[in-house]
Amino acid sequence: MKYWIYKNTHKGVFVKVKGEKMIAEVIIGISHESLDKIFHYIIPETMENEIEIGIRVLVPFGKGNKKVEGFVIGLCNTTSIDSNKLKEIYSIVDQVPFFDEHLLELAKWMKEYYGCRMIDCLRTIMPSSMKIKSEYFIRIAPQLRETALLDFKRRSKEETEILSFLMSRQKYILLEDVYDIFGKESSKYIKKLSKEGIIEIQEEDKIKELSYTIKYISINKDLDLEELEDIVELYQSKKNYHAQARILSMLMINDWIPVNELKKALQVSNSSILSLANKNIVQIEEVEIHKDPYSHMDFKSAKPLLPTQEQKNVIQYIISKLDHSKGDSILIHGITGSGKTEIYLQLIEEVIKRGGQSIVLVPEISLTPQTVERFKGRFGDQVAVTHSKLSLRERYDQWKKAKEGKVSVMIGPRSAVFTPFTSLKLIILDEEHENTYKSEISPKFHARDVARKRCEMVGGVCVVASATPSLESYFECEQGKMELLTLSHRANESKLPSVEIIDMRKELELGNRSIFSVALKEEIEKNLKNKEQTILFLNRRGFSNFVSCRKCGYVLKCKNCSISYTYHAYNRSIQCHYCGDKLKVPSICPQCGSSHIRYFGVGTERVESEVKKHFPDARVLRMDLDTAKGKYGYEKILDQFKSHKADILIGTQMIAKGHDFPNVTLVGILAADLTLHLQDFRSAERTFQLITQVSGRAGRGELPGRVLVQTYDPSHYSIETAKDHDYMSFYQKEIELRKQLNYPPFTHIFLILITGTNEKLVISSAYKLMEIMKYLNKKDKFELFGPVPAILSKIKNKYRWRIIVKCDDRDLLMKYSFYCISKFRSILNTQEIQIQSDIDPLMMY
DNA sequence: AGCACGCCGACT
DNA sequence: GTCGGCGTGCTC
Repeated sequence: MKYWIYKNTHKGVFVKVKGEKMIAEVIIGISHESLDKIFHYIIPETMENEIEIGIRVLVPFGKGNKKVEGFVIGLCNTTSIDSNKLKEIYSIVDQVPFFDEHLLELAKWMKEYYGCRMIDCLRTIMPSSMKIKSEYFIRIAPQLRETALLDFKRRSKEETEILSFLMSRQKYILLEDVYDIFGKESSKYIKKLSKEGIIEIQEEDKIKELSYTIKYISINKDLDLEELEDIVELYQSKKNYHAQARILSMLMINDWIPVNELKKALQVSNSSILSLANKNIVQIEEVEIHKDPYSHMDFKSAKPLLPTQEQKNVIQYIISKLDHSKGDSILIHGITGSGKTEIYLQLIEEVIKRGGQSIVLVPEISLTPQTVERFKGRFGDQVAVTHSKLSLRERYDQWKKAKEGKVSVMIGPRSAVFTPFTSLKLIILDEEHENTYKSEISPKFHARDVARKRCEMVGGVCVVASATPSLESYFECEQGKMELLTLSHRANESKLPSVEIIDMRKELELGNRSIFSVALKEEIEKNLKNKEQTILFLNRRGFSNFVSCRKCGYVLKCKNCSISYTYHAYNRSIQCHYCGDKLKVPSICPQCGSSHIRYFGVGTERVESEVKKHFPDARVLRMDLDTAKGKYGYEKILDQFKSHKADILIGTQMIAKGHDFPNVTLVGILAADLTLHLQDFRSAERTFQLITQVSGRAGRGELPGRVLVQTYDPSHYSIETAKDHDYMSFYQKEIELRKQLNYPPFTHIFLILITGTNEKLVISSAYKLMEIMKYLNKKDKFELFGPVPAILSKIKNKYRWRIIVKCDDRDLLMKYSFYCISKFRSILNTQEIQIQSDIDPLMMY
């Protein structure tokens, strides 16, 4: 791994010496290994007063002095670069800097800590809006319009095609659109034609508008399903209509999709969408977005609650840390319902009193109006909220408010850890065990690490909290690197629910083949009689309702992704949940030709129909990706349930989070052990967390709660300890296992993923890389595993193999692994193989 | 990433 | 002898 040397020039006061030229240290806005360094540019005198750290500039780059985006990360007046090589900055893009020195420091730290490129770190700490992009327009040179096609004999077929296409249009045409029609390969012909002067290219800097509207797309309602399927089939068979076919299949599953999400998900461009719109197959609607997403809501102002003694102690202790923190980290281990939110509120109040600012990080999924309401109710306009459902403009507005010091509290998902506060004193990470705190794209940072680092840099306090802390965090407390505060009582003194474990093997022995055990059925009935509410939780991860042949056992799998298709009962279709591919269930087995094709497994739909069968009078709500789509889809469902418009709520992971339903007294977990079968050393931890969190939904009001856990593995320690709400026993058992098997937190893992479309090449590359790694591991400092196919061994036609490296010295592990990868690259340098890496991964891929 | 330079084989 | 293939190396 390359270590950067940063000059200190941008720190302290920079004095400009008269007559000397000022130089800016610029990071080029292209994410590429070989560009991952500082480039020096002369600052034209006219810009001297405006250029500072965090300013975005346009600079000439490369042989053709192509205009590219860059970011100023420092200023200096000497350079070792040849003065004849130095170029001048073209222009400044925006008036405001996108980051200050503190956030820049954080970005530099992330670069080293996660071993990624500086530009990716900068992009992460900046508001995610506004990407600059040059657009190119082309046309046939007007004076040649008459003659351009004449000497077609010496033109290639492709050139003639492009030219005749351009001839058919008068105006400039967006180059991207040409690529869409003729493919990206056409660029070489276009370049050649432009060199000859036949085609004119015009460049236009396009700074992405901060739009106030979102475009939604949907299928034209006038078309019936059959017509639509014919169209899709036709397009699939045609060469140039693949993108349009994919768009349509996606739209057949979802009603309205924001156009930009569709583009991202399917990697299609505007022109395919436009073409569909022109043919009247789809319609596009623009929806105005409110500037402050919460401005139209009324929040009742709320007064602080009287804390319990336990809460008071925690609050007092953390307050005592506020004034002279050196980046102290505190873990609050509080059982579900122990009133952690009230603690956050009172801490924030204290920070505001001191003129400081706070960041509250929550998992995206629990960023519901209810959560926001509590904060808004207490602090009113002092609170800003960001989340992924806001438009770019809205998010930018929230970012700006924070930057200008107009708010004191920011609530948001992991990206909110980069809120540009200048007197940050407190960062709170709620539900710290959640996986969503780790980013899946480079830099693959964990918000907990970054929050702690940021607090360390500015002398703030970092509070992380959970009812089921991650093993890593609890271990750190034992090591004395974090302080532990425990809340062992529920705030309203309601009792923890009683948890009963049901051995589904016995049910089967007794001849009960239904998905409900006898006990669960009885309890649901009881609840219906008493007019109390029930939640049925289906653990769906690592689990599919697949379709297979009863005769030969063949399982229908997506040909692109090697993932079993998921069965959808409502239209008897099967769908790949990775790429969206959708088929009708075949009537005969593709392998043996028998007609015994059946679907297996349990989905929420199946649970719903079973519930309706057994309890025909019950009002049932189902929450999963299908029913909860739309902007506030799942909030709507939760609201309905909360106001008791239904008796039973069926759902997946989505309902496990901190929702408060006072009238829920029964929680049924239908298949608790499914997470245990994931090939991941964290599966026991996940199972424990899940059961505990879901159980916590029961008995939050005055009525006591009951939880029934159905499992085929009732004696597993994660299930037994979850039954007793006994985190400590679980922790002891689990940490002992981790130690024995040398897993985190006793070691660090570096995961390498080798992917490509050529299976043989992927496999041989993986083995080659392993060979290099073994060779360079002379002192046996590193444990090497693999190569093996990744858990998802094929996604979107790309084969995936993985290698795992373990070592307790994180720094050394990274240096070694990156060195091996670069050695491998120097031997086999091909674009056909992509190598991704992840240090301290949460998922084993 | 994107572009130029440069070294080899298939053609006028 | 030239055109054009894409391997290699560089970008302040």
